[in-house]
Amino acid sequence: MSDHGKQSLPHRRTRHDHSTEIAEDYVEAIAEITAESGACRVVELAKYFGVSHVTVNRTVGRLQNEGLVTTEPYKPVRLTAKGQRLASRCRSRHEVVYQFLLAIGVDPQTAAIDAEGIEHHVSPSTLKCFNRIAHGSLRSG
Amino acid sequence: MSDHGKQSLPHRRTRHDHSTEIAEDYVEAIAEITAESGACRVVELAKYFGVSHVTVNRTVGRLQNEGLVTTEPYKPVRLTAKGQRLASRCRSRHEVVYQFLLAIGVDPQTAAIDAEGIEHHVSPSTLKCFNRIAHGSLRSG
DNA sequence: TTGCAAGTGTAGCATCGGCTACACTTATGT
DNA sequence: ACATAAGTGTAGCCGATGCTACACTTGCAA
Repeated sequence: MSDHGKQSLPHRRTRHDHSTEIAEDYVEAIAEITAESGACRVVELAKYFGVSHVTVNRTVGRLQNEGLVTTEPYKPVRLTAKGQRLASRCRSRHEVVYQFLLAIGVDPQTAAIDAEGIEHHVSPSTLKCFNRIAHGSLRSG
Repeated sequence: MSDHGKQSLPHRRTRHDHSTEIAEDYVEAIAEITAESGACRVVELAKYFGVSHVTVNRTVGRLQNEGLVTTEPYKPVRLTAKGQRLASRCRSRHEVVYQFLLAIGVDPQTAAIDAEGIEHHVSPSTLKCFNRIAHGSLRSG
C-alpha cells in the first residue's frame, strides 16, 4: 500500500478530456484514411469508428470549430496544418505506446487494443520512459 | 511504421466505457473515503472529484441501479458486496499501474496522474506484464 | 425549542456523443 | 436527360455528465 497523493487534482483531468481524446482519434483517422485513399469522406470515418455518419458529421463540425479540419458541404474532410501537426504527434505517440507494450511482452492483438485506450493518458515524460524501453532496455525475466 | 491492425474493432470500446470508468473511480473513492472517515457522504465525493454534489448524487443513483452501492435519503453511501469487490479489484490494478510507472522511471507525481488515466485501459494480460516489471525485472539504463 | 449551517434532494438548463428517419446532393449508368 | 444509388445534411430523440438555483432534512447550539 503506497500513498501516492490524495486525488482531487488528478481527477480534474478525467472529465473534459474525453472530447480531446475523440478529437485526437479523429485527426489520426483522417490522416490515415487520407493517406490511403487520397481523400477522407464522412462515410469512411463512420466505418472506421463504427458509428453513424451523423455522429461523424457533428464531430467533424466541432473539429472545424477548433481549427483542426476544413469541410465544405458534400466535400471530403481535410486536415488543417494544425490538424496535421496534432495527427502526427498522436501517430508517433500511439506508435511508441504500441511498441512499448510489445517490448514488455504483451501480445500484438492486446497491445493494439490497449494502446488505443492508453495513448491519450500518457504524459510526455512517461512517454519518454516508454520510448526508452521500447528501444531495448528491458530484461523481461 | 508498423501495421498493427486496421482499427474498427478497438474503437468500439472507447465509447460506452466512459461510464464504466466513472463507476470504477467512484467505487474506489467510496472505499477510500469510507476507510478514512468511517462513512462516505456525498459532499466528500464531490470534493474528491471536484464536481458539484448534484452530479455526485445522480451518479450514485446510477451506481445504485447497477447494484454497486446502497443509499437512503440523507444517509451516507455504502458499497454493496459487489461494489466492494469491484473497488478492491480497481484498487489493486491502480496500485500495479502506479508501481509499474515508478519502476520504469516515471517520477511519482506524474505516475500518480498518468495511473489515473491509464488504469481503466489496461487489459488483464497487459496488467500481468506490468506487474512482472513492477517487481523488478527491468533494467532502466 | 428554535434557529441556523451543513448536507442532501429536485428542477431545469447546457453540452456532448449516440441513434433513426427523412431530405437533399452528387455521381453514375442507361 | 433521367432514374437510381451512394453520400451528405438536418430534425429530433435518448442518455450521460456538468452546472446553478432553490427546497428540504438533519444536527447542533443557543
